[in-house]
Formats: sequence, structure tokens, C-alpha cells
Amino acid sequence: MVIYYSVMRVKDEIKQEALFEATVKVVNETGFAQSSVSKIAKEAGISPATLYIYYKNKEDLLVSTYVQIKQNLSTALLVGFDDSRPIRDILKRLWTNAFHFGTQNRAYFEFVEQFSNSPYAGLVNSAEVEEFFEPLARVMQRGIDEKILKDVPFEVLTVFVFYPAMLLSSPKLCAGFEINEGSIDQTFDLAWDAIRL
Amino acid sequence: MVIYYSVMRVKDEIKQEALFEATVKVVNETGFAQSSVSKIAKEAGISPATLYIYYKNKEDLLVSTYVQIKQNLSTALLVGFDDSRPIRDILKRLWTNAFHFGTQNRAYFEFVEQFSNSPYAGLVNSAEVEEFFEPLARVMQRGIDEKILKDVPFEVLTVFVFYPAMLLSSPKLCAGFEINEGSIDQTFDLAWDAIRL
DNA sequence: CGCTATAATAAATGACCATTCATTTATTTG
DNA sequence: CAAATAAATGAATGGTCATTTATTATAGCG
Repeated sequence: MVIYYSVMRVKDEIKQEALFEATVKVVNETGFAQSSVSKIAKEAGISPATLYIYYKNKEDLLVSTYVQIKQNLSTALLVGFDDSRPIRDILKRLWTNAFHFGTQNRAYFEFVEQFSNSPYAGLVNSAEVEEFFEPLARVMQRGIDEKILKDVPFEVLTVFVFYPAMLLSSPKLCAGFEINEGSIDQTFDLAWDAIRL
Repeated sequence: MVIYYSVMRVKDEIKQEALFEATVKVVNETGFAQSSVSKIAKEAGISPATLYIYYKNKEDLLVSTYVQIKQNLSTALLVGFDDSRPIRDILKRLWTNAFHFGTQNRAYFEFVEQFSNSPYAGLVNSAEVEEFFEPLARVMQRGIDEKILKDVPFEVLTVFVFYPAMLLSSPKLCAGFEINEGSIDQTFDLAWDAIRL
């Protein structure tokens, strides 16, 4: 919580947003290794020094950008989420959402991919991120209780549902796989067969 | 092919190997972004300048290391490979091999993970790497022809078999999953259910 | 041993890095 | 408008980067 004791100039939300997009763009285009604060600031159209008003340091910039994307991702995956529907329908909806998000926000996917395989990944508050996906964890548990899903740890289910959706929606990683309505349905059947009892 | 026209001092294979291991270690411990030629050379116990006798530049060092690991990986996965056995047995063997390799060579796994999500990934001769895994591609195709496996692109099969094996064997990515004989069997059943007709 | 070719290296180079500092600019309130 | 406060920045700092250069060490052969 920020308290304004007195007269003060407010931070520019447009700059904040520009920095977020610039970070994703520079990291994706030049790679994690070659991404510098200067490049990101220049891409966002601000001075490198200004960046340090919005973020404590480079690490903070990268970690914050990651958490932000994860939040966007969870929101996108949960569009139309309805607890009362059959489990298969819920997951199918999720699967479809993932592909839509993946095709329309490929840059975010790639950033997450690079970030989560870097040592920066250890710096995120993983409890916070897992909370975004809590509704799904609940559905999975319900499926296990109702003898619809195999009784395996949550991680195992995610490996056969979320990861494939991510991987398949990235043409960089899956060049030989064409995304259309039919292929989305077909690949969901694979995921579903993997986890259902 | 190298031709020795005359007297020449030979390159040191121990240094070559030390450089390979040092590259993996430094990249895993400090991350792709903070890995420098100097750090790698120091870890290998040689001068940075010497590194340039063995590799054209940093890019060549990283790409070569990646290809080398991929070769080791394919060799490890194909241990005991027997074309004449039932497809399920072949894949089960592969699955088990992946876990053994993963637990004993975690550093290689992590390097591959970091590398393949970086822009360097675009620089590898992917045909060369795919060749390592050609026997598996043939088995998969046979499975499809014999109506044992679902008729989907090879990439889709790999997403439900190889990736899960990799992900599950990495305790960093799958903290809640304990590897033992029972859990290897159980998770293979998920993979098999996904791809079998 | 001395010749030759290459491995090996220490040191240097210029570029770029993250971050800080001194200063200026913009905004709000009295 | 003027005072107050924080946003914004250009320039500087010290360090590290990838790579090259000039030099030395080493090995095999006549």
C-alpha cells in the first residue's frame, strides 16, 4: 500500500506496460543471455535509469514479468471455467483455451519457457503462482475422488495435460503439428486417455 | 577430416572432455545468461584463449555441447533396443532408460532444457539430431501401421512419451513426484494409454 | 640436437554490462 | 504563481564480456 503524504508526481502506467512488453520482446528476440537493461529500456522508449524507479533491479524486472504472464495465462486458461460441468468438459475447455492463448500470445509462452529453465526460476514465489491454478487442482482432485481420473500426484496429471497443450501450441517446438479444430480435438483425446481411469 | 601434413603437436583429449563438462556445469550452476567463456575456461582449468583452439567461438562451444549431449541421450535411451519385440515393450524399455539416464545425468538434462529454450536452439542442425532418434521414429510408424498406436504425427507421440519421461525424471520440475519402480510403471501406463489405439 | 608446426597462454582490446548520481522536468497543492 | 515532491534522465563508473595478438612451450622427426 502506497500512501501519498503530500504532493507527488504519479508513475506512468503506460511506461509500466511498455516496460512489460519490451521485456518480453527483447528476451524473445535476443535471448535471455543477451538481454540487457539498456536494450529493454530503449525498446520501451525510456531511460535505463527510469527503469530503476519501476523495478528494484534486473532480477526484479524479469521475475515480475514472469509472474505477470503466469497470471495472464491462468486467467486465459480459466475462461468459461464451470465447476459444475463434467470433468472431461472442463479439461477440454481448458485444452482449447490453451491453444487459443498459445496461438495469440506466443511471445508470452516463449518468455515463460526461457525463464522457467533459467536459474531465475528459483526466485519466484511458487506458492503465489500455484494459487492461480488452484481451481484446476481442485477439479483434478474431484476427478480422483470420483474414480474418473487415475490416482496419481497432481504433478503427473499436469505433465500429461498442461505441458502437452503448451508444447503442441508452440510451432517452434512442434513444427510437424498443424493446429486446427480437428487436431485440437484429436490431441485432447490423447491427453484424456492418459489420465482417465 | 584432418590431414597431418607434417610434424604437429596433437590436441589434448583430456582438455576437450574437461571443456565439455565445464560447459555443462557452468551453464547449469550460473545459468545461460551469466555463463562466460572465461568462467568455463577457468572451470576446465585452461586459458580462455586455448578454448578458441578447440572451438570457433562461444556459439560453437554451446551448440557442440548440446549436440554431444543429445547423442549421449539417444545412446542411453536406446540401450537394449530390440526391433523385434512388441511395441509396448520397446517403449517401456525406453521409458525406464530415460529415468535411469535422468537420475544419473541430471546435469545433461538441465543443460538441454536451458539450451533448447534459447535462441541458440535455432542454430543446431536438427536433421543430424533427429537421426539419433531414427530407430524410435521407425517403431512408432510401425505401431501406427499395425493399428496399435493412434495415427497422429510423430511430434504428437513424442510430446506424450519423451517429454513426460524427461519432465518426470527432473525433481526440479516435478517436486511432488517420487521416482521408484512402482511410480515408473504407473506413469508409463499413462503415456501408453495416451498413444495406444 | 635443431627444425618446424601447432598447442598453449598471458595480456591487451574495445564493447557493453548493471547500476548510481547529480541534475532537470513535470505535477499537484496551498 | 510558488513551493514541494517525486518522476525522469544523461552521463559516468567500475566491472566483465568475447575475442585477438604476440609470445612461449611442446612434440615429433631428420
